[in-house]
Amino acid sequence: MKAQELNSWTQIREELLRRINERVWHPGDIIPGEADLAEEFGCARTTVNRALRDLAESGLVTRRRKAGTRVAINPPHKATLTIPIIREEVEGRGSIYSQSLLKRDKQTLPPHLHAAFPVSAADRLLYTETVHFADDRPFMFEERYTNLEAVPSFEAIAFDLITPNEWLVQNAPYTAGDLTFYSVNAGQRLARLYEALEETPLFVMERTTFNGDLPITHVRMTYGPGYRLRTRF
Amino acid sequence: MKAQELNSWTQIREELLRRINERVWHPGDIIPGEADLAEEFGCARTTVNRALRDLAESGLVTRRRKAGTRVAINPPHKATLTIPIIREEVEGRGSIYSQSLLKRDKQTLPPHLHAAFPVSAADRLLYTETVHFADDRPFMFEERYTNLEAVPSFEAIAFDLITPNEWLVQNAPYTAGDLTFYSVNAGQRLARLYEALEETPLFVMERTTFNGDLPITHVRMTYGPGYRLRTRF
DNA sequence: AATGAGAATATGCATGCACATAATATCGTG
DNA sequence: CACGATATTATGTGCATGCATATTCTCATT
Repeated sequence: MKAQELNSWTQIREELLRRINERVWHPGDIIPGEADLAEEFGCARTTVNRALRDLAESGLVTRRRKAGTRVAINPPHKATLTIPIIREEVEGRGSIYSQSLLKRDKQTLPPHLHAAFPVSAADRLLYTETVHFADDRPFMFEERYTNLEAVPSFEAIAFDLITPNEWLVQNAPYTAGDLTFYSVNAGQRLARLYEALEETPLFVMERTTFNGDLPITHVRMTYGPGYRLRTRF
Repeated sequence: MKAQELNSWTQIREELLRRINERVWHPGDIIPGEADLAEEFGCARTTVNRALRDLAESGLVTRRRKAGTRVAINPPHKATLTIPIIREEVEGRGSIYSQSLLKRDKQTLPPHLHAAFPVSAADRLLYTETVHFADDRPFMFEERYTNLEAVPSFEAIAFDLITPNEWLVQNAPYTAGDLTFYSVNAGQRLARLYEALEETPLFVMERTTFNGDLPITHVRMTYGPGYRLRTRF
């Protein structure tokens, strides 16, 4: 039955996937070792390893040295979320992008952000407030705290041609970050901006980025009514 | 300066990352070929390849055969979002999980879902409504349409011991899916469930899964007030 | 029976080599 | 000079091998 040899690692991955999906191997089962599979498929162990590593990355199998490889019991739903640059998101919808800087202040960090954005009170922070438009209609409202200790040259930038976000993406490398999504009511101010009721539910994305232990920027993005974040997996 | 040899692929990745972050190589630049780097680091080309592949996966460099490897210009913010099983999410917070099946009906698909969940009207659909509790407090409200043509045995399951979701995850393999996040007001019914005002903003996650072209299930999960979805990158 | 040292084993990683594949560069021919 | 065949080149992949490392298993010692 397994007469033909499978020698490309993608082919092997597909075959393994088939066996998992068709319950040849049941969830929780331990599957044959790399060496055995390599012999069965007529390929090198390295090749089987590549396939198994790929399956492990997507969470379909769990691997532990010596313990072997098992079919995951509750394969987690993993989705890779690509956070677009706001300009590209708007233009991707076929709209004209524009933006307007509402405020630009040196401020201290409000207390409720201390946990998410650990800068000492003494640090110099630049607060910027930007509205992003799609076809001249407000699309997203951005409130950002940027750590000038980490990015001194940020202070001198005029954000008429480039947005704070784009400047940071291109000039302030980060090594780690944190993304949070939640839901709020518009409230007085955003209701006026979006020409909606104060009770209108809005979608919020908060992002904090770090370079090593150094906090770079914290941004809250509150999207207009009806916004949906979507991804495929 | 580069006296010490780097021989593990993670070390090499870190060194390459450093050069990218510290602008030794600028965005858009072409970087030395695998063979050159291998010689410089005193390791095998395979090892450099592994490091570069990893960087390419995370989007920091783009690679094309013959053309070489370039530092990405706008490194995309990519985050992998792990959607947990609701039971594990609740138990991970140190709470006791429980659930209650409110409704179980054969229904036709409401019109507004036709785009997201392409089953013909004739298909048999099972609608289930479940409340998930954390320490006996409502945590999430789930409305699900399941395609019985795709998963016939789903009809016979009693969901007292296992949730519809867990059963499906374990018994109905999927090959693709779609995730959407947005924001709604609680409305009359959910306000009563969560003992909150009708205007309370709630976080919604919708998921559709497919096996090939065959739609499996569509679920809308409306979380309780204050819920935040969080991920690191 | 409890415990701890060491053997066994499955995966993880590095290497050197060969060949495949895609894209580009070059050069000869008309 | 235009154009297409061909060489060149950088990445992609497969293989055989050896060693590293994490776990588990076994068995002897107490």
